[in-house]
This record gives sequence, C-alpha cells and structure tokens, in this order.
Amino acid sequence: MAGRIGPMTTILLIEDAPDLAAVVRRELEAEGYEVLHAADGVTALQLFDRHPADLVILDWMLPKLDGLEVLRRLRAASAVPVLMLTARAEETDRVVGLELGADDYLTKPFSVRELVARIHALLRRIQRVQEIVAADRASDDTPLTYGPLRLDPSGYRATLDGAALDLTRTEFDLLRLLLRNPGRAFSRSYLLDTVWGADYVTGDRSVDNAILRLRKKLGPLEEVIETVWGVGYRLRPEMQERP
Amino acid sequence: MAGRIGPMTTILLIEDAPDLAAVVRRELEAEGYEVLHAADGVTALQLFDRHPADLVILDWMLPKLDGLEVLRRLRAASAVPVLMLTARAEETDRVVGLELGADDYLTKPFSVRELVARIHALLRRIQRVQEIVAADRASDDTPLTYGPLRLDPSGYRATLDGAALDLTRTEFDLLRLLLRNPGRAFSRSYLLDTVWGADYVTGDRSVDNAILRLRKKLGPLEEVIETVWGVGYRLRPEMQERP
DNA sequence: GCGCGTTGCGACAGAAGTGCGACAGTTCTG
DNA sequence: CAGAACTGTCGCACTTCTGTCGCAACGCGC
Repeated sequence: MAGRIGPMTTILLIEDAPDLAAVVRRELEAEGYEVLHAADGVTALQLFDRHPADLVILDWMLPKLDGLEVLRRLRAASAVPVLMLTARAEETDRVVGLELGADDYLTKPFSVRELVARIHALLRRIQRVQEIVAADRASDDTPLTYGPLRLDPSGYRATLDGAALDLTRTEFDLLRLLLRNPGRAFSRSYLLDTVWGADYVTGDRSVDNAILRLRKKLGPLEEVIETVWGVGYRLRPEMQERP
Repeated sequence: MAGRIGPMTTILLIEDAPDLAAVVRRELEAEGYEVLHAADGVTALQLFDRHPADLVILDWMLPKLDGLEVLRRLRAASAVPVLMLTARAEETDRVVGLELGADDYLTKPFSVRELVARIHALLRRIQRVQEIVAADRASDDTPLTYGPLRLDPSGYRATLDGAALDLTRTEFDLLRLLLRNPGRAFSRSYLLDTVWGADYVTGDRSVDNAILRLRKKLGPLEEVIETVWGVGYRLRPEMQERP
C-alpha cells in the first residue's frame, strides 16, 4: 500500500448493504483512506454537504433516493469523482450513469481488490489533473509564441502578426494550454478539467465549440489546431526552421 | 477457444469429493491449465505454499479446515484470485465469502462449462486489474521506437521513417501495446480486454481486422507483426544491429 | 493428401465522432 | 436596465471508423 501525503484522502461510501459496506470500509481503511459511510441517498447528500469527500463510491440501488438521483444531485454541486456500483442485471443503466457523469463503474459481484485498484487509478488521474491546473495557474507569465502568434498571459492579450486577437477568456485559456504543450494531444475531458475547471459540469460538445470559435479567430492559422479523431485536439508541432 | 500463452496457468483445486474433482481436473486440463489438487484444507495450504497457483478453486465444505478458514489463511499471505464453490445459495454465505476476499462464487450443482467460463472471466479480470495498476504506475509518455517506427503516446502521433503515419485510435493503441512488449504474444481476448476495453463486447475477428488494417498502414514493415497460430499476434523482436 | 479449424482480406453497412450554424440562457457592461 | 458579449445545448450533415460477413488461403494433425 502507498503512504498518503498531506491530509488524508476521504472516500464517501454510499451503500445500503451493511455487510458489503463493512468489507469495503475495512479494505479502504487498510489502504490508508478515511471512509465516510451512508446507507441511503438522503443521508449521503447531507453527509457530503458537511464533509466533502475526495471520491464517492455510489451504489445504484439505494433506499429513499436511488443512485442515479444521488449522482444527479451530487453533480449539481460538485465534480467529485464518482465510482458507481451496479448489479449485472442493470447493464443498460450504467450507460445512463456514465452519461450523467460517473467516472467509473464496477459490476457486482466485484473483487475488493479490483475496487481498490480502480480507486487508486481514479484518484491518481484526478491528482494529475489538479497538478497540471496548479502548474498552469502558478507563475508562467512568460509570453508564449507560435509562429506569428503571441500570447501574453500576464495581460491576457494575444496578437497575430502584431494585430490584436480578440479572444474570450475560455479561448485564451484553451490556446494557452495548447501553446504550452505543442504536439501533445488533449482529450475533451482533460480539457474540461483543466480549462473549464475540475468542478465545472458540462458536456463534451462545449469543447468542440470552443475549438470551433478559436479556430475561426485564428483565421489562416486555424489548421494548427489539429483534430485527433476519437481522442481530442492537438496543436501541430512547430516545425524546425530550415532554408 | 484459443490456447494459453507463455508459462502455463496453474490452478489449485481444493475439493474433497473425488468424482467432482476428477471431472473438473480433466476439463481444466483440456483447457490447457495445469491443475494441482488437494482434498482437504491442510494439504491445500501446504501445497499452495510450495506451488503458488494463479487461481484457486475452493470448496466451501472441506475436511480438517473448512473453506472459509482456508480462504482466510490464503488471504493472509496472498492475493491470488479465489473462486468458491458452495452448496448453499444463501446470500449471507456469499457475503461472508466476499468479505474474506473471494473473487467469485459458484453454487452447486454447477455445470463444468460454467465453471470454465467463470475461470476465464476471473483470470481476465485479474489481468485487467494488473493492467490498471501498471498503467497507473507508468504514465508512459515516453516515445517508443522500433526500427524506423516511432510512436509518441502523448501526441497520439506515429511516424515511419519520419513520415506521419495516419493511424486510428484503435490502431494506435494496438501498436503501442505491441511496441511496449516486443516479442510477447497476445491472445485475441487479451487484446480485446486491453485495447478495446474489458467490457466491450465483440467478436475475435475484430482483432483480426484491426491487425489487418494496421499491417497495411505499416507497409513494408507489416511483417513485423507476426501471427502466432492458434494464439494471437506478436511483434517480432527487434534484432541486434549487424553490418 | 485430406479434413478441420484458423487466419487473411475485400466489401459493406451501421456506428461513432466531428464541424458548424442557430438559438437561448447567462453574465458582463455601460 | 437594456444591449452586447459569451457560452452551453441542440440538431443536422458529413466524415471516419469499425464490426460483420463471406470466401479464399493457409497451417496443422492425422
């Protein structure tokens, strides 16, 4: 098991079956997580309100408020990563769950080891995003250039061939992220997490549109934002100068 | 189905009924597994100590040490996947077993066919967990090379002799997996689990076709993806340079 | 050599992903 | 408070991808 750093990671477990809940709790605590437990949806939401967790494990079938509704309400206020537990019979439903913003799901019966592995992976993913965001926010007032394009983060100003480019904040942030990582492909969800913010909830198509609008403003340079089919977008790597 | 890859997968069968044990053993061996058998709990633990198996089939009712106790002691030392056989269908027993870390259950009487299916599923699931953990450890943005071939995972970009290779996401993922493990043979089901995703349902021929398309795009390099007859595919190990 | 299971491969249709215009709700601005 | 700017959603067309199918070719055991 890995040692935790800083404040303990808190996991909210929403599960009505006492036995299963006990198993999972013990296992997670053994892994060094702090575990909060709620046996029904209403309690869960109240609990989350008072103690925001870093991750939520959510059973699909719940008394009072079913998992789907809990997810919906959670998502109304927070972008906390959610792992859903579903029974095999509800196969089709899990699609709905994912669409509503669950980050992962596990089908019962599952092995606790798998649950733990997925939680690790999920938290790691989140953490990575937060690090990027932090690094992105911090420092870096250095102007960025890409061909005739110039971005001045400190003044939130962009110019193309010396002429001012009128970018909105979203467009600017998006372009800045791309310019900082030329050649790297970003998925839509990644962009949502970093540019829009980890607790902003919206659909994938927002990214499409932001890209669309950004491309338009870039005019002849629009093609430097490449579409990576099935993945996301990428800034075409600046080629080496040569005679 | 397809044969096994690499070193043989070993299954420890803990079952006191001789007839049942014989049937199961025969069936599993026909599937290409190596089967160790113990008729009671004490023998089983000793055996496991000397020959760690890849999976354990554990009968609930056993002489000397009952299944639960065996499971408990197994778990004290190992995370080996365990499939329990129980005559009782009651939920409570399942929970107790789950609590102790069994990974799956089968209620007697069961069909051997189902047992085999579940073993396959279980092994695949475990493999997937390891995959998740591994992927989690190595964020792997390191470019991969193989002769004139170059893969940049972070940019989802591939080049051959410096020229861009237009690969699909699936093709890219597939090639990346191969490049990460040159010389290792992958079965179709493994590829389906890792490249396509463990819960994606499709036929084996999808893999064939993906390989076909990938080979085409590789042009003169197509032959580096070797067919391992009756098993799957493999990237031909890169040979040492020589004049 | 024969038969059987496996693989290669082209064709095709359906699925999935994307570009883009239009619109409406929200926020900003004067 | 009205108008402008911004941004998320939706719908549609279009492109690209990919699973399936049928048949041919191949490998392997007998």
